[in-house]
Amino acid sequence: MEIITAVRGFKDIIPPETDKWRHIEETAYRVFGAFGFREIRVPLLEKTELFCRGIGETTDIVEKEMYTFFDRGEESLTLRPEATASVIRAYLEHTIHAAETVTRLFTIGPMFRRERPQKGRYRQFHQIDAEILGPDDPRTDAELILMLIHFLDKLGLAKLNLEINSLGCAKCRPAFREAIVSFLGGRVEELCGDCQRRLGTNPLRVFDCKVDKCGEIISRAPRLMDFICQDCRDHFEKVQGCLSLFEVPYRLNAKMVRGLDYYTRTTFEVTTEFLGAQNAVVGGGRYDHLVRDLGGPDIPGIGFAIGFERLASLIPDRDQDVSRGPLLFIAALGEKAGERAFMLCNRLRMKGIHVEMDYAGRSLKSQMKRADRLKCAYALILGEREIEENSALLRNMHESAQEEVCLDDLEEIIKKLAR
RNA sequence: GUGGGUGUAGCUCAAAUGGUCAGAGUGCCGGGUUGUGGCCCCGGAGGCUGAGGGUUCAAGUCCCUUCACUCACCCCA
Repeated sequence: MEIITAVRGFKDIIPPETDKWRHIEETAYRVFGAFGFREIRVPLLEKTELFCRGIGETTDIVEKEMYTFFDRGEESLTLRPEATASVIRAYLEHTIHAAETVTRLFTIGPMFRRERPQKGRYRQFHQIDAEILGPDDPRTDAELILMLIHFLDKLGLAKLNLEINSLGCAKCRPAFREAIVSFLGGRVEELCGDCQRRLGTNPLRVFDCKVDKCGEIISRAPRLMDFICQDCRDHFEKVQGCLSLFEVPYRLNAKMVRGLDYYTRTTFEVTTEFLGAQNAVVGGGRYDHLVRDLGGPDIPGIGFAIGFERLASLIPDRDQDVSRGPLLFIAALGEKAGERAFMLCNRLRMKGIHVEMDYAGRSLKSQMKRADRLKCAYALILGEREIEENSALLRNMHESAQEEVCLDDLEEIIKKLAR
């Protein structure tokens, strides 16, 4: 019979990879906590409408990447393709905004997008998501980015590129968009096929095109910075000023356009050269009217999403040789000793000490080999002779030295070693 | 969704133009004389060569289908 495999694009995270994942998560908890973030856990399944309104009807995500189905033919539900919409839904549903003026939330979990799998791109992937709801002060933007950079730093990832941009606001962006459309409209024929399509859907995306001709054309196009209103300009400058205070290296990227409709003003990305085409590790930005668009008060917000798998792939695998094994291996010889060893082994485990033993009744040599393979610091040899004398041999595996110990004192001795 | 590449033991890989080609290293298990790991030596288990069809006297080796992985496009985390 054939085994059943995981669904295409869905991955198991198995040891020792899970160790790395927990390390990342713990780092996030610690760092985010210090910046005032609290964890929120939201459902993986939401009404489809939430994402249509939140992310934007014309985005690729909504148009063709969502796992959507009808629940018993009644209601259209969707596995979340991103977390922000859900977080805001919960924020509104629990009227958190009424209880406080600044809300900092983060969540870690799986997202689902039905794309063609590729390195760094899976159908179920994970994100670390952080959102600040309430303030629109540029220092908020800066603190969020600072926290992000600090977090990456804590994970030993200093050599990533931070790029920032401002997309303007509802007041100034439409004019810019219009200018771009009319500029490109006059050169439709020169654009590549993709860009001709983008012109209708998301004209700003043309800035991102990798085709040489398009790049050449777009380099002469109107620039957002010339259209941006004074408020947005001030905001953006303050964000940059704050980043400079901390000497955070960043690059202005006027061509950076984000894929979700809701972004306003500050947007940012963290990229790396080590991931091939999927080079974005983090994406984020301000969304000043998303809360309103989802039916709530007009509360501004800003957030980011870290691609967990992409982040993890940048962190070298922790060397298994360096990670330490069990403290103790109990090698038992004979039935009586085996019974005694079983008791001892599990009692010590209940004290929180990692102890291993073998039930197969193998030779001492074989058990010692096992202790060595497992990288145990100590081995306890418990044979017929020792049982008779109420003793055991405690062997230090690193120093290859052993001593006889009294069985009655054993637990105490081991507990001391555990410290 | 589009285009290219790959798919042989747990892992990394070999098998000229189809004909003992089903292998090596590593890992795993055991042994090298009485109850002691690491190095060394010896032995063993483990693959219907991703799956399903087809061509052929004969197929990992050719053809088709399918699945998976992979790279790029699209897009994004």
